[in-house]
Amino acid sequence: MSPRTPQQFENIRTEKKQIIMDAALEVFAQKSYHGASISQIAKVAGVSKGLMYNYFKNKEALISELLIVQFNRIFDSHKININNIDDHELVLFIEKSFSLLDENPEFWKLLFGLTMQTEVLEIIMPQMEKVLEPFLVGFTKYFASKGFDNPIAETQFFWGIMDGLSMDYITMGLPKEYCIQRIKDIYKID
Amino acid sequence: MSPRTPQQFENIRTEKKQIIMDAALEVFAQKSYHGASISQIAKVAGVSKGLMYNYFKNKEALISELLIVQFNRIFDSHKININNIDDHELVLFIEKSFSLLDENPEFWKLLFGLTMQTEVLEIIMPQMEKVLEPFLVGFTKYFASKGFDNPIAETQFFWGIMDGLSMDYITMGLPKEYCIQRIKDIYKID
Amino acid sequence: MSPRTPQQFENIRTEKKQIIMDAALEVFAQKSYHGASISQIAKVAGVSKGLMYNYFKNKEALISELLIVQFNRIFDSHKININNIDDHELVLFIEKSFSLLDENPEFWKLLFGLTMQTEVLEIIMPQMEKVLEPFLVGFTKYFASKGFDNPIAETQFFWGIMDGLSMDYITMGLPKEYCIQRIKDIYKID
Amino acid sequence: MSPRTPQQFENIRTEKKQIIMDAALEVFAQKSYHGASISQIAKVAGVSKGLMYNYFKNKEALISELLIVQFNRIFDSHKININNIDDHELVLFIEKSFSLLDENPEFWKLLFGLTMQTEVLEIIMPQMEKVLEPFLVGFTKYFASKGFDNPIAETQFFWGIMDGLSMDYITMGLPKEYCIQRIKDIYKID
DNA sequence: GATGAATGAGAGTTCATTCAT
DNA sequence: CATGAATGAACTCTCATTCAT
Repeated sequence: MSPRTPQQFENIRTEKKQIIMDAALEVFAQKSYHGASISQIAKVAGVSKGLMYNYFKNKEALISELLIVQFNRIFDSHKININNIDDHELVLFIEKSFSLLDENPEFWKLLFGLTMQTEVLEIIMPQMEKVLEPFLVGFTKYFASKGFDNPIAETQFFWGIMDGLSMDYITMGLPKEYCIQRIKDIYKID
Repeated sequence: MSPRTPQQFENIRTEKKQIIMDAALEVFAQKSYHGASISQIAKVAGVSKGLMYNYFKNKEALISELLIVQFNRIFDSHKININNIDDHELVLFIEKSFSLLDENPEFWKLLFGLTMQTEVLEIIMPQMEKVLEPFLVGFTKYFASKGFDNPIAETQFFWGIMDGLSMDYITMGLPKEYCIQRIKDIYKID
Repeated sequence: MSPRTPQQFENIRTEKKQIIMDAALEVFAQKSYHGASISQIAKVAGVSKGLMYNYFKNKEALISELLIVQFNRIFDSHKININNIDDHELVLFIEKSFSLLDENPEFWKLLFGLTMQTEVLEIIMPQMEKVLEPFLVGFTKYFASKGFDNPIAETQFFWGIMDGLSMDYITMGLPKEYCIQRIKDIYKID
Repeated sequence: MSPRTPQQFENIRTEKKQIIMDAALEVFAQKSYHGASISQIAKVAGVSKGLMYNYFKNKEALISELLIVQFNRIFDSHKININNIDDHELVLFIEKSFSLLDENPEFWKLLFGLTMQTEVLEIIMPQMEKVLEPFLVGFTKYFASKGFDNPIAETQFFWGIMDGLSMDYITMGLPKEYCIQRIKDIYKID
């Protein structure tokens, strides 16, 4: 009978928002941005279409917030010392990357799917770049220390390899251990 | 003014169809499958909406036929001797792969974009697999001959690398020559 | 902390209701009936959406009650002796009319805006007519006493003039003194 | 069997557009801008909702085009010599004004209803002002020639009177002849 | 072969209203 | 008395598809 406290409302919002974002990730990953509808997401989340707009201003804000939250969560979980990468840290990074694919394949499917859609991607580009930048700088330093003549190009090359392996791992299931070993070979680690 | 022969009609059909497919590729690549509309494609092709359905049963048939035609054209253009790949042929394959990206970036953007959308992709999956199969077999033979313990896994690894470099090359412009050299290094070619 | 008496509750109700109605008037005047939303009004009033329905059965009841209250308030403030209008009282009426426009332009904007929307207007028509009737009767008597052959028609004519001047005064700012003087001219007063 | 000519398409468009605009005028007049829905208008016009957007970019464009067309049509039909108004022409203007109300009450209902809604009105304000300007200038000259000390104010006063009488004429049916005569009295014509 | 008017389903979005607390 | 989460209907608008010509 007594009215809910602000704290109670806050809790409801937090939980419900999470439920909606989980549903959105699932549906967006399956159908990509334009192919997914708010109705479908609402149905998966078990809420009414109208409620979606109580939590997110519009479809764009939904995917945007979703991507940013996931993106931060994932790159925060890389515990490597970005400013001082050595062989050991590189291996950790690679292993962690693969295990992140296992943990959250939906997100990666979505992200790789969006990579080709400039229009949608540019919504979160600034945020993404901010998060990625330190990694790229760290890797460049690492490759320089390994004696690469063109450490920037090598970073791009390494990143490209990781992208491709990640993508194919999700869609077709590459042999994870084999791939990790091969990368170690390439960089003469162990 | 003179009545057209059946052959002439056939030619007109073939040419118009090509015009429409070119327009479709352009628009699909830009906006992805669900984001592109038949109207837009018709406008780019310079034909009426109605005519689109004279040549293609529906939107799905349009993208399907488009992808298959392009896919065949592209893999046909790999002139390597698939059944007997050697170091030299591998290098040719890699170089040709990059030059195909330059020739037809639209198509690759579209294809990579669709890779994550099961729903759309499975339309052309069977056809794609039929075309890819011989390549995978050929590479497996090659890697076996190079002494790899697990040539199937190595083929997947190689394919993954190529996918990633291709994707990043299109979207962000990797240094092509550097990447090619690095692959040669990896396989100790030259 | 001490329990509130029924009288205190009643006072709270009355005050809150007034706050809501003030907010409603503001928003309705700006956006018209259909263009205004309960949420907006609640926000302006500084109360929750839910509370709105504690005080008013629904949106229609809100505007209806609002209009009636304002309407009564305004016509009550005409202190003229309705049953015995003379030249002096007419001038007072006209001057008071203009000053009411200045005091509460929001209300008049709303009222004139609704005048053309039968659907909304008929909600308060009966009440309005009850309030207006005595004025019309009074003016008719006055115009009859002034020697007009068709005092009813003259009342309508006078009323129409006042409507038009009021409307244009609110929307475009006519020169008030000039208009008042011109009406005095027309009726040969002073 | 032969395809329609561009002329035939043109004719279809012109006729259908007129049907839709007639329906729109009817519904907008009854319910005002925000209260009227595209669905309702489509139903009255006897077309599908979708077709509405083949003819008008959106709701705003519909009312805008509608108002401008009607506005021009109406003010074009005033055949008075705007640059040289005399007593006779003034009477013609007044009589014509009333007969226009009879001919097209829907439009006037809509226009007066919108007068209070800045937001909607400003869509067509520039166009309206362009049409009205010459009339206001003409009347000002006329009142100056009649010896009014403040002919601009008199024009505003006259316009206000006409607005009010028009509005009340539409909504409540003033006695037309009586009103016309009274205006003649005011300006000492005949 | 070719056109574009026309449809209808469904997209994104808003909002009056209800209700558990 | 008071809150805001939740709903569902209705809104504006889009688009694949059909069809008369």
